[in-house]
Amino acid sequence: MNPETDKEIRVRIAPSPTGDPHVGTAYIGLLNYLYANQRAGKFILRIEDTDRARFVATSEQQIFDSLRWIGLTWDEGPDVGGPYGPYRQSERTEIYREHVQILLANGSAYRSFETAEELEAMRKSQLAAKLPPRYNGAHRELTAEQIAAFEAEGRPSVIRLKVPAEGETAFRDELRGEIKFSHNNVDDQVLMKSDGFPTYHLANVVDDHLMHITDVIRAEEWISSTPKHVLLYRAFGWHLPRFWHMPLLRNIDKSKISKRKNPVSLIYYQQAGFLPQALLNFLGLMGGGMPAPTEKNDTAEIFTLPQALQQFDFNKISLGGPVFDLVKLKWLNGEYLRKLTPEQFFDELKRTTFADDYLRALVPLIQTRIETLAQVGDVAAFLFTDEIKPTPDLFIPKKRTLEETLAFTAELLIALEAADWTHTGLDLAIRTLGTEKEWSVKENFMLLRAILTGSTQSPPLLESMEVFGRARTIDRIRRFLTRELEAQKRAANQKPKPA
RNA sequence: GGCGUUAUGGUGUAACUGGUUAACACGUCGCCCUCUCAAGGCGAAGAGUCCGGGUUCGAGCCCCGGUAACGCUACCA
Repeated sequence: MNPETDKEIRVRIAPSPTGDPHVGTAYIGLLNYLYANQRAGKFILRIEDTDRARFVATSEQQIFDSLRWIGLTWDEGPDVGGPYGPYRQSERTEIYREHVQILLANGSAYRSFETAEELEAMRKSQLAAKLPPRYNGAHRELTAEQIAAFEAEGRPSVIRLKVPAEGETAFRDELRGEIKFSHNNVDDQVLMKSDGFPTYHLANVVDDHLMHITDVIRAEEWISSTPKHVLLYRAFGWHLPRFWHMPLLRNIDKSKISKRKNPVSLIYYQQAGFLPQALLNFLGLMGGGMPAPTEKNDTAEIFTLPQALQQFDFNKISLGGPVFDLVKLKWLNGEYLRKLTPEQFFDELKRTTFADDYLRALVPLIQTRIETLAQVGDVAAFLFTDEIKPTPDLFIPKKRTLEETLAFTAELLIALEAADWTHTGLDLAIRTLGTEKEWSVKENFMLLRAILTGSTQSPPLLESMEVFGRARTIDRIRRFLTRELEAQKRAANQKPKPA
């Protein structure tokens, strides 16, 4: 009997409530779910809300809802409880404070008193000298007197990991084998911020240990910080979990998937009419793991969660970063839609696109604008369509060029993403930007109206945006921008070079 | 720049411990069906496996050296 290999498998996902629930969270969630449930283990959801600057209050509930929507359920978490709670890091600050004391006491961490400005200056000068930007270790060996002096000054401090000056840290990645990092390349990571909250690195290691996590299954982007985590486990004298780093989902251009280039919000997929089982199925296709179809008309690519549970093989994961291809996802979604009975199809429509709440919200926008009920499509079609393609004569205001318009749209997109999604919030964002960039309210609204509705006439814009929803509105603008930018580039390339 | 990871058609994946003309799906194109458009059926094009060496009777799979892409390089996760 080996106590290490025979103990109960426990895995976790640890999303941060910093914005819309992310498709990458669902992907890693699916893998963790499969891993745990294939081994009669436990799948845990932990909320990593230690970044109070980026914290979004509504985000946590959206994470719960989206993950459940896609069909994943967890055995322990903030909303379902469990034996190793609390499962929200903001409620565990005392635990981190105690643990960081252990590190301080045994010499594997130290207090550091530089201000953010000083660190920024340090980084800049290192960069200028073409050196790798790293903490210079100035406060690694402060005496008790020096520390007292800084404290007397009232200087805030952080606590950093004291990475050994020499040697290297190696660890095993279950999919790649041994990976090593020379300590020259491992920075003295901040473990505890001056606001008293831990960073990911500390909180993650402490929680994983306290929650008896046996396998850390996370995205590839974490590989380079894994040596810091290993050092922490050692400093505490704890056993290492197994590490599995999964390939990163990519945009079409192969960069890490991002909202700039791809819809990543699970709320978007929900509202844009994707079936959760199709999205889940599609994510299961990313990075291998499932038996591949090999004969003509082989339907091995289409599977349910229970089938994935049966067939998914972690040894078959392929490590190249898979492109998240919306075209294939749509095909798959279509397959699922076609398989529904007409009655089920009707139910899906009623639940999403034609949901009562959605229709009710749209009533005030159209009631005064139509004379027969049959005209609803005339004024509200843009709310029931996937793509709007306004022509340049429609979206470019008089006295503006295409270039100006697209540049402004890019700014507008950023402003709207940051805006409070209410009538007044949107109004404020749009008008503020307009003043800043000297775009009249009229130009501003005309552009947005063209992008969103494909017409010069529509129900009131801001209210329409509220009804249509943040995720889909943002996506529509983003797609418009990408499309037009590409068209512009193509046009430029076709122009004969001046002799 | 430094460090790390990865590399099979446009995209997602296959190819048992090295073994025949590198397979399937999406996409693209064509044909059939059909009032149209889809769906469905049939078919085609598209990679010689990042590049260069090596080992071997034989390499997508093994070895060496490059290259490129991506990730990390925060008091973000």
